[in-house]
Amino acid sequence: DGEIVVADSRKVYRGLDIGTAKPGRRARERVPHHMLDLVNPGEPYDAAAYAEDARIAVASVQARGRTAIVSGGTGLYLAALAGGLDPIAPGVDASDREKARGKVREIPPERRHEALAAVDPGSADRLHPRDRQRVDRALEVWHLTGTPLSEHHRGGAERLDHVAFRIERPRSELHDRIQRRLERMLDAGLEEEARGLWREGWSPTDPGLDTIGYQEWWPFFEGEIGRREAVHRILAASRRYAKRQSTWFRHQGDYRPVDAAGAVEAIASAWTDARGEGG
RNA sequence: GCCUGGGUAGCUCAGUCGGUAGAGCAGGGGAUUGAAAAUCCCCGUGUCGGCGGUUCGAUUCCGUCCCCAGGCA
Repeated sequence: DGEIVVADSRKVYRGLDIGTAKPGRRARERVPHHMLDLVNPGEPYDAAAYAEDARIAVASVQARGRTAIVSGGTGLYLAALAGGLDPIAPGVDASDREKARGKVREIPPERRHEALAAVDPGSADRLHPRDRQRVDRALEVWHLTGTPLSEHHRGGAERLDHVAFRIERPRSELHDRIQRRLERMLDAGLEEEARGLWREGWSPTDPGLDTIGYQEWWPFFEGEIGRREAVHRILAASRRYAKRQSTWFRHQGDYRPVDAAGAVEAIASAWTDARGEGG
């Protein structure tokens, strides 16, 4: 008997329901789901916050004598929960972080990689100069702590005891399912849900809205592209995302592959075996 | 029927003053430690619409045919 702890960076946002395939009331009544609807769009949420909140959720499930079933597609969040993130400046508040980011912004974007090389050659070496998000984060950590990010990465975070699986299916089958899933979302009113968020003034630059199935509608609502094109973009973005997920789960962490056909049985028996050997 | 554009990668198109061609998107592979549904990296041979002609050589020039869009009838 178990409860589900969702590991999905989009389902934590309130108001994004159809496009994130968030479980509905009925599913939640059948089995309790955790880590849904935690923040408003526009509120930043990240892997560290997730790890902290999700560990509390897991502990509460286990305190009830039940099994915590973690399910979801955000690889980094799963990694953060399972293996932990190396602690960086524990206890920094949002304003400290914002201050550090401000310092990073003072550096012209094209010079940030070389700026990083000067203070944290390890990270600079590892990161591609155009990978601005990671370059900026490494600089942010430097400004925040005075210690290179590469030195924070010691791999010493506490691990959560678990067994992990990844469900595999042929890419062509995946593409068919993505297509059908999008059709169902459109029938369920995805466009109207997105339009509502658009009317409320949210934009894809807000933390919760750089999301596939939402961000693509903005250019349509603003008359720049047709509806067909918007739908096509959602489809293409979904397929690319699925590909990135495959890559992640194939290479990051130690997920046991299970074929989609009969996945439930395979996971159940593997789980029993793993418990038997004390894993 | 006539005139004008077009027919080149799965799609949208560029280009070769004649020496068998390249971008974006799509697609594939990879990276991934507090924005991760994000952010990045790598991968381009395709009867250049068909058939003839000119030429050492044609996707490029010429002829003809087929198809698409628009205009005139």
